[in-house]
Amino acid sequence: MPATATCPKALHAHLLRSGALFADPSAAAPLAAAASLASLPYALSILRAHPTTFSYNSAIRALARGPRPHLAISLYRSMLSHSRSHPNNYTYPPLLAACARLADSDSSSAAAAAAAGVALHASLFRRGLESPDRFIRASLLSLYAAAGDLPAARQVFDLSPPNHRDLPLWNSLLHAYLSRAHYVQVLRLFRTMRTADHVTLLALLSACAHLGALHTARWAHAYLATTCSFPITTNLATALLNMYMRCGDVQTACSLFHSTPTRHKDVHTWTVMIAGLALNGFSTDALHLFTHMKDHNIQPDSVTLTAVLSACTHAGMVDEGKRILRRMPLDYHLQPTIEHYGCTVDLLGRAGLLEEALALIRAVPFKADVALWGALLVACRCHRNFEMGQMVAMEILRLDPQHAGAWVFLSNVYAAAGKWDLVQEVRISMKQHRIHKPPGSSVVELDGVVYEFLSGDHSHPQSDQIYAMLDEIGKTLSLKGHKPATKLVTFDIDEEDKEVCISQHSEKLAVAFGLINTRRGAVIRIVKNLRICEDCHSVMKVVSEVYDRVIVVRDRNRFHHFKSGSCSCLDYW
DNA sequence: CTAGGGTTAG
Repeated sequence: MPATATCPKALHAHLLRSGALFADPSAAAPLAAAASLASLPYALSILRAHPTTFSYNSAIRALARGPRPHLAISLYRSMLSHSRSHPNNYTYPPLLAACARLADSDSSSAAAAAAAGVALHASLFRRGLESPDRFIRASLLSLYAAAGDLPAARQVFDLSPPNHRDLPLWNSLLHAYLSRAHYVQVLRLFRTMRTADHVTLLALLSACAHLGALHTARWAHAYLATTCSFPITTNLATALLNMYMRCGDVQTACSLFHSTPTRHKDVHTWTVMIAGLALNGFSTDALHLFTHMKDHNIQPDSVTLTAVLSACTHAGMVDEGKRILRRMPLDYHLQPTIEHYGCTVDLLGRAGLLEEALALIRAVPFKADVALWGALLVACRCHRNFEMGQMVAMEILRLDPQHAGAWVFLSNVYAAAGKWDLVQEVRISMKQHRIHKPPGSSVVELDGVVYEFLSGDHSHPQSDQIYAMLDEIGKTLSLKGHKPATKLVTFDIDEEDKEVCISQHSEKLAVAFGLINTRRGAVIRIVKNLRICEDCHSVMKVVSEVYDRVIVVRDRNRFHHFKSGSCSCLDYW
């Protein structure tokens, strides 16, 4: 066959001239697939002439993988209504995958796609295709995961007979938990598995990266190195680097990166290194690596540029960041997306250039979204500009009435101004909208076991000791002249609840727990779900000096490496 | 008879 798969007309002409289209009914299948990507009416005309299940399936599969997956579902509908050929077990996996792709996107049709997926489940069930086909089961599981229905996804797994649970089905379940941020579940499930391949390991490494659990990460790496017989792909190497970076082990990530041959590094590999260095506060190294990457003729992509901009943000390199944003189209043939503008708003905002950040938002060639305004809101809070902040909060609530951060900000501004009636109104609105803050949590790992603390938590068996330790720390701190940072306006969604005393923030509980249970000199590593607050930040600095400990805190945005009384972020975060 | 599921980063 000539190499015309991408050009349906040429393929069509060839098949007609050679007579193959009439001699061999299956010859229409690749033609229908190619035609469906060029024009759906064209594909339909071919399918009308050659209405086999095989041809429909080929076209559906091509559409499901293409840029407009919903067309696969349209074609399925016309297969049902206009054709005498019936769907079979090969028809459904691409259709379910198309629904999953749509349901996972944040487009307005996500809910409709999920519903279409459930309808497909019903229709394949009616045809008796559910239980005998392992491909359909894996696709179904992934569909329910993408639609956010984890119990249904789990049920697909549980209802499969154990001897039918093949590796892709296990992997689907792992990735289902991963996509819903159930990282501990991923680890638990992995430990019950008998075999693993590189897809399994990708899920495992990603879960470790999210948890920031370094002991577990090292265990996963050792498992990969000793137990796995499959080759380490570029993707796996990238996931491994990302994992070490997100666990704060920059050393290991860097030495692995340097020992990886250049031909095994792609744009993703370089990007995770740049992002990881920025995350850990090594912004200049991140920018050097970016230069290095270009020297190796690797074209940066859109994500690389967000990593580069975030490096500029963490280092406060305002002019460099602005220059990079401006030159993106010229230097890299990349049009800035709303995310790049978001990074730059963050960059300007953190540097205190609020007016310039606002001007940038007004100038973006997109409709400003919640994330963009949200970056400015954080900056307004940071630099105590309540007037602009109030305007920004209103903009956010217009776009998303559920945005807890904006409500809380307003409430604080009104409280600071003594407008208690307005505070009351905000509280009532929040209740009506059923908005609640996510609880602050911190995670520490001890001998490979992950311990989680919530603010004001008393549930840990060592709770008495922990609070006694906090007292001791408090006394030491006041001897050192430290005063708790109790500002009037500090209650914020990004930090922990000020209604719980700041001395009981989860990271303080975690550090006390770490001091009690680890030997002198051991590094204490904490991962928290929100941003670290000012008081905790200064407490960590003093603790690192007084108790002579290295403390590594990963917060929502970045790492803080505390050592001998100072932090790697140089108090800029 | 042909074909198909699970896949890294911010």
